[in-house]
Amino acid sequence: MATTKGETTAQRAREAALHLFARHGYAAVSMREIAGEVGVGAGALYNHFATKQDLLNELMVGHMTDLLAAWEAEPASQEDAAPREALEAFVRFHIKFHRSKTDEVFISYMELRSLEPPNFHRIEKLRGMYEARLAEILDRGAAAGVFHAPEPRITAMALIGLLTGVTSWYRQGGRLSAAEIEELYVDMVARAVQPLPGAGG
Amino acid sequence: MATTKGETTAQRAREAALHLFARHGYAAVSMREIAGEVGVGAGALYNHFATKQDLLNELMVGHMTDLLAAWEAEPASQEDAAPREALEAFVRFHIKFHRSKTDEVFISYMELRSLEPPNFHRIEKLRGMYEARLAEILDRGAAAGVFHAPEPRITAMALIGLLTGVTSWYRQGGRLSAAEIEELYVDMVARAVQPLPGAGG
DNA sequence: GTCTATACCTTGATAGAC
DNA sequence: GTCTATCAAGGTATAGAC
Repeated sequence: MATTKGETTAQRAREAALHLFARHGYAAVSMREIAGEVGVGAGALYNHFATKQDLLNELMVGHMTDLLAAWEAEPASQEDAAPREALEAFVRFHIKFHRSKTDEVFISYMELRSLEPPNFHRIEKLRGMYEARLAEILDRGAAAGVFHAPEPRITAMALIGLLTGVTSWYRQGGRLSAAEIEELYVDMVARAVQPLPGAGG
Repeated sequence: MATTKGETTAQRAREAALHLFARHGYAAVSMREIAGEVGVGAGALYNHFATKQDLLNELMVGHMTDLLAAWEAEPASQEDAAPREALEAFVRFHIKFHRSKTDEVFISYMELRSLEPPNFHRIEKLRGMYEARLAEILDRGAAAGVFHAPEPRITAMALIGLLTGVTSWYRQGGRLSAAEIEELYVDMVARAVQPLPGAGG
């Protein structure tokens, strides 16, 4: 099965590239290094990816597509979910997903600048769609009076930054377990958007 | 004045490198490009920086040192400042400083992986010191009962991630002014660490 | 301090045998 | 589909004249 063998090499190349790009950066990694990791010659990679740029783009599109699809598959992503439950579910989903895909996450926002314009714009659009999912939840919550979020879109970007940050310092085997950290974040986000009892909003 | 001329070239090289590294990444920028921006030959740069790595390291150490010194110069950084005022001051300081040094900020945490081990550890130590400043404020506030921050160090890292995120999407001339965004963040941070009336902490 | 010239290496990508 | 060989370009860093 020539096709199977080919897909295997392509897949292994994607995995190797993912790891190397995350560790050293796109520009600092050569096609030879990737090929070496897979165990083939450098030229062989060009049977699967037209250029190095295409390889990077494939990784990033794949990650953002997976991210969006995974959230859509969550029950709480339905438009009729209660805002507070939806927000908590989003936080837990985001942290879990990002912790399980450290390399993909790292690349997808460190290597934005390595993308050529058309690829860059595609990724930015996908990222915007993901932010919009959270903004919608905040918007519905604010309308229902259970959230304080005067600027849902800004708040969404800020919160995603907060949540994504966890991947930059979380280390397995640290003092706190993944579950404990998740609780801290759920709590922090809930507080960040809660209406104050005495205040106007 | 040979010395003066030399310092000028070194300084211009630092500025050019700062901009180019931030825009394209350390690995993607060549010494030739930097020299071209300054208007000298590539070889001339080696009179001022032993290696390209040294140039990057100088930029990052300089930025982190400036950041720490600038915070120490703020009145609210004193250990006897009231926690709530200190926290608000920290948020405003951090946002202003980071917005005024977009390139430095970008590099200082995108190019950590481009640093060789000894340089890397120096920067990590400086970063840890900055985080510790915020953690102290949270700690004092928690002790005084005005903050809910069960894990001051974790909360500090999370909040810094939240605040730093603003540089990744803030664009001058956007719908919201810099001052408006600052208020949103001050408010969000205050909420994130406030004790809940009914709850235990 | 800067120049030109250059040594030496690695890069992304291609060609043609197998 | 992978190999080896190869190309042209560009990388960091150095040497010696001015």
